[in-house]
Amino acid sequence: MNMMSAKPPTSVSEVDLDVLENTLSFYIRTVNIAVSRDLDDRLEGLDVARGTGKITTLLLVDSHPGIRPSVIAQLILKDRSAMGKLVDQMEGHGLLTRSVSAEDSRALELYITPKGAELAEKVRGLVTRQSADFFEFIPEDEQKQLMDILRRAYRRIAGLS
Amino acid sequence: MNMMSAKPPTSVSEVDLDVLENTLSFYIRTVNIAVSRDLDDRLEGLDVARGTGKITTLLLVDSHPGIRPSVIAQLILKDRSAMGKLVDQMEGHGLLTRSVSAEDSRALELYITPKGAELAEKVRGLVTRQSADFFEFIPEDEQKQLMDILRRAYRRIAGLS
DNA sequence: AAAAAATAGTTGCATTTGTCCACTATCGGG
DNA sequence: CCCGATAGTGGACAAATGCAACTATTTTTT
Repeated sequence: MNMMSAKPPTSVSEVDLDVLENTLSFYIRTVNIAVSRDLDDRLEGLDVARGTGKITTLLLVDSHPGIRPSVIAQLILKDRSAMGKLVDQMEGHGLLTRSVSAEDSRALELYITPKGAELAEKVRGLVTRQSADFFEFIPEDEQKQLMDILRRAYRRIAGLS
Repeated sequence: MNMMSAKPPTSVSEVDLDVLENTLSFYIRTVNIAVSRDLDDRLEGLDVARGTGKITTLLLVDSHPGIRPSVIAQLILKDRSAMGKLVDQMEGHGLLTRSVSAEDSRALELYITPKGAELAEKVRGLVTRQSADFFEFIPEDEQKQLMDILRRAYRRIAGLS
């Protein structure tokens, strides 16, 4: 296959992507890079930039006081180890506090701090706007389709629904 | 909002995702984690696991002999520096060779080795199968929609089309 | 009631990865 | 011939990820 590729391409527009052209996971992976980068730019200096999980953790602790690290870990697809480091970091930034659960002394309960709550509110706006802006060139209805499908995928992966 | 959260959730199914529930970029980011992990598992020990770009690079060098690092870099959304390291690594594994271009002595031309070609062929199958398997629970037509939309997004991002 | 298994979290480590920045070499246009 | 843009390299460095071992506690078995 692909017998003739006469001259080596010197510009992206001359290139075809081989089998990746029809590989869903390729597009997920590349679009993810772009979307994450753009998001990081907007979170510049906000204590919650870089890596996956900080945002979700912040919002969940804010809206579910007392939630456990292990529950969040499942939702952001991290192991307890990674989650622990995330919590350390965020506690260090004064965004949340941890205390041992009364019912189960193995478990922790996470609570938001005033500073964390403030950031959470700011981040809600930022994140929503970012996603809207980034995918703005896609028609509304297609965005909806896309999200419906990906939501199902996510729920399946995270063991929800 | 979210006035009552009575008891802290102790199980994922009791949690709602706050604004992330309706945030496209959240789903892209999480589904990406799962897809990439699954892919890595299948590439176990294959010289081409981990990180983005190795697969694309391998396939492109194989199907576009003489292609330049900078062209690939654009397609995988990396800077020249990161691309260089990728090429180093793959050359080190004996998957490709680099030589200075005759027309432009600033530029390199990348060529596949027999070992690289063999791996490329194996990877084509693997990657295609992986994507199909992973998204198998999504109906065919929805997969198509999803891919159409993401392809457009990608092409826009990478500066194609 | 004792033992075994499962669960929550911590810690340290090794590996990667991506990024930033400065530097060289070359090409192309005025 | 000079200047700005382009291709690639090399090094330093901050983060992120994943793994495995270890403690403490709860739950299940026998």
